[in-house]
Formats: sequence, C-alpha cells, structure tokens
Amino acid sequence: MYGVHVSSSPDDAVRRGRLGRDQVLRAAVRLADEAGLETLSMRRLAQHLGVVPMALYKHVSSKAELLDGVVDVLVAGIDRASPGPGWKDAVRQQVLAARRTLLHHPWALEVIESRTAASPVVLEHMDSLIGLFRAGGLSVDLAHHAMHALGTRMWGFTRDVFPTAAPPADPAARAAVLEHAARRYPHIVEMVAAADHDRGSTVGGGCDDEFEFRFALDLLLDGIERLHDRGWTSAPA
Amino acid sequence: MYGVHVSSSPDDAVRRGRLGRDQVLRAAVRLADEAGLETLSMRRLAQHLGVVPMALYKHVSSKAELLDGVVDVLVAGIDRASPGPGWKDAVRQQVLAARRTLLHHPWALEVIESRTAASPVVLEHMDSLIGLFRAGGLSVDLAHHAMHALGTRMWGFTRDVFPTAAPPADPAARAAVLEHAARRYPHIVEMVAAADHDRGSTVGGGCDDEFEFRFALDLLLDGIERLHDRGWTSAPA
DNA sequence: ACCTGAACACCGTTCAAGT
DNA sequence: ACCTGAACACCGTTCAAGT
Repeated sequence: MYGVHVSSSPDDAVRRGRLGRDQVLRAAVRLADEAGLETLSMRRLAQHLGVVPMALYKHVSSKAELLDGVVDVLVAGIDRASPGPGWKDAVRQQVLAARRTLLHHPWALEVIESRTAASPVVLEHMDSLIGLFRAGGLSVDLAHHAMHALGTRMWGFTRDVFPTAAPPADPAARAAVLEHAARRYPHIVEMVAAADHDRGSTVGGGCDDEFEFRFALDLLLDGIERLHDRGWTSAPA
Repeated sequence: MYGVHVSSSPDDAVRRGRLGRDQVLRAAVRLADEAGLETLSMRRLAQHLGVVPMALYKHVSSKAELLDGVVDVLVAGIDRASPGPGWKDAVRQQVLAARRTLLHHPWALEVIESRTAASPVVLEHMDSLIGLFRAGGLSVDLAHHAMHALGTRMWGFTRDVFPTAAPPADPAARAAVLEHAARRYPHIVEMVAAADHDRGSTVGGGCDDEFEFRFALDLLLDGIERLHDRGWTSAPA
C-alpha cells in the first residue's frame, strides 16, 4: 500500500515515523466519524494511530491546527460548479455539493464554525462561490450581501432548530407529556403533529431535512434573484 | 475583605450558602461576558463566587445544566411581540428584540447551538414565534418551514462567515499579502475592497453586521410573505 | 443534613532528559 | 538531531470523610 523501504505491514509505516500530516488528518476525520467530535482529542488520536501523543506535534502544531486541517480535508472534497450566466442553478449546485460531502460528517459544521481564521482552502471555496454570483452578473454589492444571507448554509447544512427529544415509550406517560406540552407549547405541538401526519410517522418522527434545506436555500436564492432583476443596490443613488 | 461569618456583607451571604441558583447563573453570564466562554469552567466560576467547586453542584447538577440555565437567563430577557394580522412586522420585531438582548453576549449563539435538548424557556420562546406566524394567518405547514428557514437567525444573530483577519500593519508587508490574495482570492478581495470603500474604512474594516442581518431577515420574511399570498403548500393538491 | 477536600480520569502542551 | 516520558496546569465529576 504505502510503499515502505524495508518491511511491509501498513502499521509498521506508521510506527516508524512514516506517518504524514495527511494520515493524521484522515485519521482525525475517521475518529470523529466513529466516536463523535468530543472524543477527538490529541491523546486519543495518537492512541488510535499507535503513536505517542507528542508524535502528532510533528505534523500539526496544535489542536487548533489539527481542526483547521480536518476542515481542509473535508472542504477540499467538495465539487465546484462552473461559473456562467445561470448563476442561480450554479450556486444551488455547489451548495448541494457541499451538502453531499459534509452531511456524512455531522460534526463538520461545528468545527467549521469554531475556526476563527479561515484557511486557504476555505477561502478558495468561498471565493469560488462568490465567483458564481459574479459570473451571473450580480454586482459586487449584491453578491456580498448574498454571501452573508447564505451564511453557514453555504456549507450545505444547518443546525437543527428543533430538539429531537424522543417522547416516552410508555403510552400513558406519553399521553401525559403531550397533554402538558399541548397546553404550554400549543403551536409547537400542532406543528409537530402536522409534520408527523404529512410523513405518516409516529410522534416525533422529525422533519424532512432535505426538504427544509432546499426550501430555505431556494427562498434565499429566489429573493436574491428578484433583487438582482430589479437592479437593487444597498446605496440607492 | 471577605467579611467573616459573624458579619453581614453581601459576599457573606454567598459564603454562608445563601447562594441561589439564580446567582450562580448570573455569575456564569458575567464570567462569560468578561473572560469568554472558554473561560467559563465550573472551577473558575466557583472561585469567582468565593466557593468551593462542588458547592455549585447544589444548584446545578452538571455543567450541561449550568449552560442550559445560562441560556434560560438570556432568553427569558427577550421581549415578546404581540400576535396579530401584521405577522411580518411582529416576527421582525421579536427577532430584533432577541438581537438586542443576545448581541451583548457574543458567546450566546454558540451555547444555544450546543444545547441538545431545548429547555421550557427556549421552547416557549419558539412557540411564541410560531404563534406570530399563525396569528397572521399562515398555515401550520408554511409556518413550520418558515421556522426552519429562519433557523438560528431567530435568535437575532448569525455566525460571521468571513474571518476577521487583520492585515499586517507594515505597509510593505500588507501590499505583499494583498497582492498574493488578489491572485488567489480575487472575488473576496474585490468584495472586501468594495465594502471598505462604502464604509470609508481602511482595509479589513469589516461589514455592517446590522445591515447584513436585516437584509437576510427581510429576504426570508419577504419570501415567506410571497408564498403565503400565493397560497403556497408543500404538498400541492 | 449539609458541606468539602482529596481523588479519579481525563485534557492540551511544555520541557528536560534520553538516545 | 531526533524522540519521548514525565510533568504542568488545567478540566468535570465522584465519593467518602468531616462538621
């Protein structure tokens, strides 16, 4: 696999210092995928790689840099749409491409949000997205506001607003909880019931994430399109 | 300084166990305000209150519950708008009220997002927001999607998408950085330059957060209004 | 009953000693 | 020069002993 100059097992390469930055970052992604972001510690990652904790600091100067690197690995895997007059579809495609890539790593958004300084990879991705707006003829001004309006949704997903608390299994207990909730949060209960009915699921079945994401994305893109068609400017002459 | 148990200073009350849950939560808010969220540890908070760490566990069963409580304190302070036919303005008012309250605690959004189970206070706030849509005549269906589209923006602010990296002070170094950036991130540089020009600030002066927030909020509300006026449904007959 | 110190099982990171 | 174990300064939380 990874050609070693004397011997042969893949673990050997790791143990002998053949461990590269890329393998560290990839292992970090795997560890977060398997065990959650809170489990991703320098010590655990080292253990996972069969290496002493301090060995990681050869490839990554701090945990912050590790996380930056992890974001880079993920973002680098996002497909780019090609610029052209059909900006709305292009932006849509690129955001949905991000969604395809990042949705497999539910912890990714938290990491992206936690980074204070954007890496070159992240900047390039954002630059390409702005480029799609500009290629479609949007003003710098409007493209700027559009980027802010997209916000973290440009990474293809959002945090859930509704908590996903499973109601008690026991029917009697569930009825009691629901009755209490219905009095205190009538609109939430009504809404959850309607959503569950639409999806034919039992109580608390949740929402259709894919639908909600596209709904909001299109709402924003349609709004921006309307402003663009109208020749909107933030500082009218 | 710290009066002894015979005397009567307000700190005394704290040391004698007069410390209530509310004071713990308020102190936590103050500590996060002053020193940042990462500084808010159980141990530091205890020290801040002149109390042994374990004393906090009398009022809060875990750090997670402390954070839940902190969110409650903040959210409880948000003004409610009154329901009525003018739903768009009402929603706008309530979201901007949240913004007024939470903007003083820049770390608040991170805490809100990190909570997995919403507290009654949070649920009530969300319920009231849904109530505003419903009072305006929106269908359960549309109100539901509207809530998802608002997402964390219902709390009055968003994470910055653009990193706020200050360019080097040295003019020569800055020119070099800018030239390199202009080649690699042409659209970002163009955009930042335009934004700075608009605001008459020097490079990296940043964006007008207030404007960007209202822009995106209105984009969403206008879009929802249009769907409502059109009698939109997610499952057309 | 209430309170609390010490202890446990962790962190990220420094640093000096070992090869 | 390279590597690494021990150590440092922290965490949140348990628990048994003290009052």
